[in-house]
Amino acid sequence: MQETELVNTTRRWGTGRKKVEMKKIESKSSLIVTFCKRRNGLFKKASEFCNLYDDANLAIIVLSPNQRPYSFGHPDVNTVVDQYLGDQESSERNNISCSEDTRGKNNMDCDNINEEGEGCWWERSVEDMNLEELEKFRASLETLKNNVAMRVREERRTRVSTRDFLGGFS
Amino acid sequence: MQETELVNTTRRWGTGRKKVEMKKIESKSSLIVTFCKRRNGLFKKASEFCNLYDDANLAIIVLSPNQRPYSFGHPDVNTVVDQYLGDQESSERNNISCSEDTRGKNNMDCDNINEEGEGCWWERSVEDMNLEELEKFRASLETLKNNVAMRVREERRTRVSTRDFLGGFS
DNA sequence: CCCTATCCATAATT
DNA sequence: AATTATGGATAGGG
Repeated sequence: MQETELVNTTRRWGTGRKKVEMKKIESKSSLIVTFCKRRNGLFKKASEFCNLYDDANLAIIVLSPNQRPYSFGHPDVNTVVDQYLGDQESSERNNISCSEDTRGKNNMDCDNINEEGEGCWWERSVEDMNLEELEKFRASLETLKNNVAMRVREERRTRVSTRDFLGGFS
Repeated sequence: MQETELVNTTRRWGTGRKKVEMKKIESKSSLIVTFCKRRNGLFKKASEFCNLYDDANLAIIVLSPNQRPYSFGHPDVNTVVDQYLGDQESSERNNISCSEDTRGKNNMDCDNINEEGEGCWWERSVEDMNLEELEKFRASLETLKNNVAMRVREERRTRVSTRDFLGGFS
């Protein structure tokens, strides 16, 4: 590979760009400013991204530190989200309903895995990953989840429509 | 991890980054490669973004030129989307995504993760799982992703090498 | 084909 | 000027 040992913290005459400091912003005001900058940077990237090809579909949703929502969408946030959610006729949502919010805001019980995952393969593996690997792993999981969801959806279509079937999972 | 090929007889030197020609990509193959790169760049930005503060909420959804879905989410795509939509009754749709049949493989380099296992857990299982198992698996992935995300943030914060983390999570 | 990773050089950004 | 992001070419996996 290439060594990235360009550690020189003593550099301070700099008009130059500072090395990325990936840590939490201390003061709230700094956070706000940084948030705006980074958000703009991100949206700009996204904008360029969408110019790469015609039928690009991209959406970004972000909440500010004060919970104010900002979004970028091409051609439109809702369009992309709907596609992602697989809801083709999103005009009127709220048709079918399992009437059970099982996803929970990231507080899904770990027992799900801890008790059923014999040996806890993931526990062992994750421990040995470095930061970079973790980042990739995290992204991979997102994709994996998408694929599984896809699979589920297809499976569901193929079979007799039994949505009660899923009613109680968690 | 991966061997760095130092062997190179005919080193064809890259022409370097071209001028910022933000036009439609001509060839499909170029588009695909560029898509991949820019997506990684975008997700990386997003990743950094999320480390600015703890309760960051950010989601990105993008479809590849071939309509394959990719997403980045912190803490989770659906969480952010739900907040954005303010739709609390989306449980029926919240986990289902995309319409194309790309069943099966994900992009995870599992060699990094499960070296000792004979056959990759995910490859082995997802194909053979029934709907019920898939749903559980999906839920597990959700949890796992959150855990990894947590781990990543923790790592970033402390800048300490892999420590015994998972033993005491949640 | 579709997708990802890597190398090199350089444009873009701070 | 230091650092990052990315285009082009290329290799490899599926």
